[in-house]
Amino acid sequence: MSQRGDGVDLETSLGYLLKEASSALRAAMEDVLRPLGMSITHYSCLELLAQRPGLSNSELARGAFVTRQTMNVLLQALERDGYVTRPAQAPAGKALPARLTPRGRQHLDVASKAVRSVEARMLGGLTSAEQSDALRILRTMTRSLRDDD
Amino acid sequence: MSQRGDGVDLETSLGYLLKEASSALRAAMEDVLRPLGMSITHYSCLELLAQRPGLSNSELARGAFVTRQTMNVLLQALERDGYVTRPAQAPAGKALPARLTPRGRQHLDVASKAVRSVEARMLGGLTSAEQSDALRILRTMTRSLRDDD
DNA sequence: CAGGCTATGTCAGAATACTGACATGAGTCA
DNA sequence: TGACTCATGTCAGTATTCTGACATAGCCTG
Repeated sequence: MSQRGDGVDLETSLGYLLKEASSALRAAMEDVLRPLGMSITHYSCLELLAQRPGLSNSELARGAFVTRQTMNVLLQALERDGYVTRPAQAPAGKALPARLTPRGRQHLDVASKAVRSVEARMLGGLTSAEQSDALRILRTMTRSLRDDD
Repeated sequence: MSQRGDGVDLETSLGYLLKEASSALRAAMEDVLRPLGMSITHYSCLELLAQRPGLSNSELARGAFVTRQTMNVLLQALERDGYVTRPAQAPAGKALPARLTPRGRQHLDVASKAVRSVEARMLGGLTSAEQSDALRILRTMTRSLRDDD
């Protein structure tokens, strides 16, 4: 409808394109996870636990980019539904190491396959050189944003 | 704490790195916008209107990657606070073209400068070749994710 | 012209994530 | 040892966004 770009063109702003790509990825993941009854944070938590068993609530929160309060309510739900177990008492400090149950692992396997297909689709149009460029560039951008805060 | 990577390494997953970069960008933008009393969606809406005056609620929603319901409540708040105006009646169809008021424009100018400094920081570590690579790669990824839905 | 299709604005309720706050355990340092 | 700092788990309340639903306007096709 309206077409005028006034000064800055959104299509040349790296920040905007980053947000757009991330939004497209989120939508695509939600589309494949919804039939499985899982949200993205849901899946992220299980995937993190599969790759790094024994992570604490706070560590999971950092890995999934949410607050530890948010991860806590999620963990309680996952625990209640039998996907995750945590010891009643902390082996050291206050951190409770969480682990997948067999049921959680099984649930994750289905979701993981669906998510990998999304990632494959995202990589589909890229050469392998572009893929490694993308990895390097994204890491650099993240570091630049975090370093001087 | 836990260090074991089991099978897949998160640091080599493009999807994870994309989410990480986008999360870092969001945090950095929130940090500079918070002192101005603005949220990211807030800012996105004003910036879109500055660059494309007359966008409708639905168009703004698509541009800011939220639902039109979410954008609607935001627009109503912006209208109430005198940053944006919309005609009482639609000139055609049901779409109400929104425009910045002088006050909205002024508020945006301060925020825009702050956000540009964040984007500059993000680009800081990249060569100009990497920057154009990043633009191309992000566009390709977004298109791949959207094409086959 | 009538019917179907799509897009839009808007309201209401539900889901999700966040901020604030408190208590506890571990490490540090005088 | 005692005070301080930091990280963690957790509860409560708030804020933000989403899903569902409805009515209306324009387009198009038979």
